[in-house]
Amino acid sequence: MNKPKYQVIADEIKNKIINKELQVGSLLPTEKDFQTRYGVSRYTIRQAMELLVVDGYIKKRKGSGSYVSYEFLNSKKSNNSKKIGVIVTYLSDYIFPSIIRGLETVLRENGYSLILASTNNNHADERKCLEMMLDQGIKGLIVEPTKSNVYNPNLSYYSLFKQRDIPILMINAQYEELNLPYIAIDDVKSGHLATKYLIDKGHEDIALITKIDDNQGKLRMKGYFNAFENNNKVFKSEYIYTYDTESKVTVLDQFVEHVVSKQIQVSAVVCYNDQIAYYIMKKLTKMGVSVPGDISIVGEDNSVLSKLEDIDLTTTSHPQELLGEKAANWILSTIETGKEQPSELLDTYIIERSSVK
Amino acid sequence: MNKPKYQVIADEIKNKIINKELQVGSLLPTEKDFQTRYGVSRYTIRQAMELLVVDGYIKKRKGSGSYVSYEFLNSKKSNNSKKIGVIVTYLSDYIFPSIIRGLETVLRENGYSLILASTNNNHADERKCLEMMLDQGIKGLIVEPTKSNVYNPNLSYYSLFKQRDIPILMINAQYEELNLPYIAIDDVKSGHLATKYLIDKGHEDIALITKIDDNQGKLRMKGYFNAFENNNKVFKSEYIYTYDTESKVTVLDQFVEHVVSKQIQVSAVVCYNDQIAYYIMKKLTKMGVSVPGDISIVGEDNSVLSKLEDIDLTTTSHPQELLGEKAANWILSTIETGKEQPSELLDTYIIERSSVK
DNA sequence: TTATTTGACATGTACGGACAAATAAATTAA
DNA sequence: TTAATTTATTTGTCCGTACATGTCAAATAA
Repeated sequence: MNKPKYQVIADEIKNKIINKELQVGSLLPTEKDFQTRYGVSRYTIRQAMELLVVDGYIKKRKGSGSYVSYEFLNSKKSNNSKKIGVIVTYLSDYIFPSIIRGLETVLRENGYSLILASTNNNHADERKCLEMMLDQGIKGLIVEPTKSNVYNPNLSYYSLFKQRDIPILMINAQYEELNLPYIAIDDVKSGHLATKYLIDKGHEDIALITKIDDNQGKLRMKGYFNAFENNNKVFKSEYIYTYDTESKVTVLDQFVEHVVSKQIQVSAVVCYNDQIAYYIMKKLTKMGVSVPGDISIVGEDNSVLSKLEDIDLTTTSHPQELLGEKAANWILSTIETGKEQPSELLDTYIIERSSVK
Repeated sequence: MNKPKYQVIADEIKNKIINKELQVGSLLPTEKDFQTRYGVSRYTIRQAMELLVVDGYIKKRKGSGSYVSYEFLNSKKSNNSKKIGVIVTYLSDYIFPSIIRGLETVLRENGYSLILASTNNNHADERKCLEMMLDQGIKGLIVEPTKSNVYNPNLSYYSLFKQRDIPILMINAQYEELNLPYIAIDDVKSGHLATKYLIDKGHEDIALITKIDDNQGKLRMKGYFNAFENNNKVFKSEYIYTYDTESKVTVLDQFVEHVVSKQIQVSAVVCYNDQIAYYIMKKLTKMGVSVPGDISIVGEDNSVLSKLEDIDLTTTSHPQELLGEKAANWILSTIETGKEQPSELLDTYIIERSSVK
């Protein structure tokens, strides 16, 4: 008995909308209808409907009638929430600035704002980022996966977004457990091209350094395998060095040590990305191993690092800014059409520079 | 005459709140008072006040009265709006990734989210960014000024934030027209150190390339002047090259041309920042002028560019990540205490590398 | 002095009526 | 048939009134 009439009426109408008794877009009964139906004054009916209007369940058109809103799904009333969340692993100097630039440009042009957060590639921070994005009432989420190749304890958070019909797009990599759409470089092709390039140049003993806690590393390794297979050659498993976020430096130093001490006899190495290639090249030259004289190096990603004159690294292309733009456009059209756009693999090609003999 | 009465009344009350004629927390006149004051029915007054309630300007307490809301600043009610806006000029690979990394780390640790936007150093985009930030109901704003040394048509937007008690912090530079707090490198000292270093090394004919549409460029030029003055030397005005965003490449190429053709006879040049130094150095060496053999170059900012081995640029320090962290902490404590924290100039020192003879 | 009651006053709920303005359908004029 | 006009319907604005309910402080009782 404590609830006022208009509240009771509003709840009743709201339930009918939720239970699809009143279809989205359809015309509601008129105020007059409701008056007689509920036996109350027009004022009370208007109060009830006003509640539904501010909650976004219905829309009223003067002279026409009241309609069930197309957007009653987005329960959040945050009117101004043209917000897109962006979660990346590191805010590094590597390829992040270009990707973000592409994202920001497109989003701003379309009146959306960009909420940025980073996970430092650990799951605890990733969880905080996801919670924060939920609180913010974002309309879409773009994620660079954190440790995409190990079990992710935050998968339930991702399904929360799905429940709320907030589109999620993965960039660079994807979580295999979840079937989420993605836009990424064709990593298998990238690894393949890098390896094939070396094989074509006559190299046979080709090492691989790859990251094992993310999906990209696995795919690029697959490309490495494919290249050998397609050329009817076999690779040696002792030439493959895998690292994760924690063991990175140790593994890289180990590789350099093995090369210098001739514990392994390789004429070339495919590096997971330019950053690794850069690190390896610096270390090796410092220890008297010449590149590409003694050993050839291929990177991947065509980052700023590879373009430096004293590095001049042969690498695979990575259209970073374009990837950002494509990701932003994907999210916007998915929001607009309500239909999930298809995933996309961006093509890549080899960029010849002078780190290979 | 098209505006309904309740709208007019609501606007009038709203303005009084914004202009502090009605103080936060204070009791509003009663509905009856407003009735007689505006000569309308109670219903109309209630409609007007309802608008202010949903916009968060006032709160009503049954049996007590209506009060100016303590949170009329965050316009929207439910929003867990712990948001800080960050506006930068470019999302480049230069020093911004580090600054943003510092910002993001501190903000995330304190449960705030970061809304990122860039102005591309033009006023039209800056205006869009500011409008967007206002819409988002941010709690604080960190801005890298756009063209800080020319008249800014968006100054009124900045005062809007002040009106709403949203703290603004400038980083890197400041608008001289507005007396806004800032955290920046001591640019005068930076320019001074760079120039003094060359003077101490025996150089006399020292050119300066500086940016003239931002405040930093002006201050660094001042440091250049001071260095000459303190050493009782005079500089030649024809050795000073100034550029703005639009004329940048032209001016730089002109300088290189002048050096190569010996139109100016300088033994050293102070560059506005490492990016300029990098560009100049590349061009000069490509045209057969050796660095530091024929000409010495000093940059400023200690960016990634200066650290490259084949560049190895003598420059001034710039603690980018620290600056980001300090800026984030400034905003947080200003929000918390309600008192504007003091501005801060970060110290800088010279970093000796091998671009000076 | 302390606890309780009471009443003035505030906002909340609810009714009825009236006219304005926008819309859509029906009608009329071209 | 098409275009313009009228008409009925629907929501928007505004009024007056009445009573309900919560708040707060002054008056009262313990």
